[in-house]
Amino acid sequence: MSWTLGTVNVNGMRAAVRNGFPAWRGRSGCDVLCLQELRMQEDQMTGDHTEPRGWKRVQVDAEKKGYSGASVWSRLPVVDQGTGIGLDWADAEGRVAWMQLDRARVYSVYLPSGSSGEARQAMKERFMAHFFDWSRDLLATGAPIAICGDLNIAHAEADIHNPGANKKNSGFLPHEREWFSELLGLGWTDCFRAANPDAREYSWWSNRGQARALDRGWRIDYILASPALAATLESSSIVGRTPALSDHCPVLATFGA
Amino acid sequence: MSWTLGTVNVNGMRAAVRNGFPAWRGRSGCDVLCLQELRMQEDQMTGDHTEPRGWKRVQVDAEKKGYSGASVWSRLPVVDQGTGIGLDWADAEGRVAWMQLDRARVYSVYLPSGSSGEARQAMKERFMAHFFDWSRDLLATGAPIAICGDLNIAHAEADIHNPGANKKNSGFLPHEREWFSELLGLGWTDCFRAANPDAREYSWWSNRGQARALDRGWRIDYILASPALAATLESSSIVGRTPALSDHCPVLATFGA
DNA sequence: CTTGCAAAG
DNA sequence: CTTTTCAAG
Repeated sequence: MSWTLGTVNVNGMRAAVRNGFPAWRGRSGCDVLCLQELRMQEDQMTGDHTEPRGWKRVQVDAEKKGYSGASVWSRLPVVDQGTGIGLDWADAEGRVAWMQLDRARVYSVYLPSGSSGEARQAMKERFMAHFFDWSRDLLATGAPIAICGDLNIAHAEADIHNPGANKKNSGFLPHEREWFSELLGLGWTDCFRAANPDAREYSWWSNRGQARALDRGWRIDYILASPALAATLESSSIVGRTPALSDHCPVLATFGA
Repeated sequence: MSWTLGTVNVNGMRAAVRNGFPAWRGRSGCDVLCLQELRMQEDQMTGDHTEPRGWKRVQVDAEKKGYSGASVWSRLPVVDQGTGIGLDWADAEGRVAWMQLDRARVYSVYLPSGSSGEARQAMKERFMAHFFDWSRDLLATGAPIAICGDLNIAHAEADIHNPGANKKNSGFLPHEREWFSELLGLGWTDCFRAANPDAREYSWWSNRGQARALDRGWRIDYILASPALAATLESSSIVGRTPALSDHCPVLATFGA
């Protein structure tokens, strides 16, 4: 039996619900869903903001209201679950939640954005350094693992609409792209790219101007699979069709049993 | 030649413009317009937020962005103009602007609301005390004067939809109503009430619930005329028809030459 | 340009 | 319930 894993940065679960998230989720075919940037805390949530009956959820909130937050929803059996990446300030920002399923461990990760200035870019890079070592330790287990989420970096020139104009913008800096290459070098598979070597599809568009209408986007949302999981990859897609749930769109991957 | 004076609390000039303020102004028949709660500063304004060609404007901004502010617009000849009521903290909140026209002096006044708590109610009462003496001095000149604006007090039982339920709410407290009676006792004429002794019309409705649809309003916006001006009062009306420009509606008065 | 928050009404 | 501001993305 194959199963489908999805990830989407909802940029505010309340806004995403207004934009049709519940209906999208129902027809998405996902068995497991990783969400980032919930921008609401668990105690503010009502039915529409949470998992349907029969599903399980693990969620991590930022201490700051209206900011960050991540969760994993699953309709597959859950063996264990938790939150955090072992970096205090990042964990207080609610950036990592995970579930151990019967067939894989699934992480929902929201890597800090550096676009709001030097100070946040420095935090992003501290997170990247920690994440790199942490992900290497995960690979060392040999287990089937997926890291899903908004990594706020477009890896290659094919992952951004205008590589030339963005070489000095956070998210496409040369050293960020090099970090991504080294991450894949550890053994992670970028599922969408592995399944679609020549695709030019994006998962995020700026809200400024007509970026989305003109498809001036970036591919910054990923499903990374460890070797044991990547061996079962069947397909992966980016769901860029309207209606838009947020400034990001969902990324899916289907794995064999 | 008669002339028409209007007053309206716009609760954000930007929102009022979205709600059709420019078109309303054009068909209102006003020669002079007093505005309160502009909630934007002069340097943020573009064409739609300001007077049409051939008009004059005097405006006072709050120091705090997005807060308070008042102005007078006139298409009649302006002899002099100014701002403030001589109360430092209130003047820093941008609550009084005036124009000396050829036929009258016109004040646009935004009296503080006390609805957000005890501290603001105390400020309201300090403003009321100062305003009382200030308005008495104005009357002593014997000149034709109008004080227009949001006084944040409903005077009589006929000026509020539910007198019984509001006796403990700021804006209909017994001592506020008594202050208003004493103000009229100084010699000011409440133009709308003078022209419409039995009317039950309101100039403000809460945004909560269905207050406006159910006409559960308060009459808290006034045109007060000094004896010399009141002697020329021809008519006064409240423009409660949709489309709503804000949570308040305009109040008009027409005077003879 | 958009989300959600906060203060104020 | 609504306006505007603010931080953040």
